[in-house]
Amino acid sequence: MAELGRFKSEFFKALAHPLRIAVLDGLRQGELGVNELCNFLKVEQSTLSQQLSVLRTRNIVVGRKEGSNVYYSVRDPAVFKLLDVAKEIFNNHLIDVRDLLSQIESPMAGGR
Amino acid sequence: MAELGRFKSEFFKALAHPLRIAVLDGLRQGELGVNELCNFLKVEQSTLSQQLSVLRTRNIVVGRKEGSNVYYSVRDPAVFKLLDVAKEIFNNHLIDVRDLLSQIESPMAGGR
DNA sequence: GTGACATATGTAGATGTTTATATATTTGAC
DNA sequence: GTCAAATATATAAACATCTACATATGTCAC
Repeated sequence: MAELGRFKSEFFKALAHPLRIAVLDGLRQGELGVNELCNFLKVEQSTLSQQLSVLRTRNIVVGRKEGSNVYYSVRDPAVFKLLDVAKEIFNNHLIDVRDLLSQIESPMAGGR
Repeated sequence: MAELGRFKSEFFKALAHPLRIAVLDGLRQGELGVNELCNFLKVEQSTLSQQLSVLRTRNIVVGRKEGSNVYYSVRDPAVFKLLDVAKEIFNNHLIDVRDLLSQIESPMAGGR
């Protein structure tokens, strides 16, 4: 099933950018306007729009136009699961580092 | 916590390659030697080694040297969760496409 | 030591991504 | 229609990644 592998890699590529992740994290609460996102994330409008375009192209995010404003939301909430698991992995790594440090201080004292 | 965002994006970048995903999928069953991976994935040895190096550098995978062989394994099983969620999202998209198709065939018949 | 094997690294051209800046498009107010 | 605001797109330079191929390193058997 190479199709799935390519899909996954495309998908992860879409997430592989700090600003895009920040956008998705911002959209956890639901829909947000471009302006709100722009102020919240403190980035140039065109910078944000470029990254929104990436997320839109990959079908991760969808924009709803209302007047001259556009409100974005995440298409599939499973995306948040992905971010949560990434955070979990990050935390696991922190624990590794902590364990390593405590082993240096008092060897053989607190194994996992 | 911008640190976390950068970590996540680095992490997703590490996953954003079909071969690297194939490697990780291969390692679901546990440890595998480079040679086994090489035959299984049908890629050049150096190509595989390059991508293993990426996964190693980002601490996603770890190599255990035994004689002249090296056996790789995934450092944190949560990585597999990540791949599973990606698959889930892929499947959700397939359903979207199916719905779209059925709506074209018989409009207003099977809304979500 | 030599030779063969397993794995890793270096290099370079092609390709893709990021970033800032400029410009275009769309919409609403007038 | 003009003007301003909101959003999107184009462009180009800097930078990173990918790929194939060549070469290096490490280990074992002899």
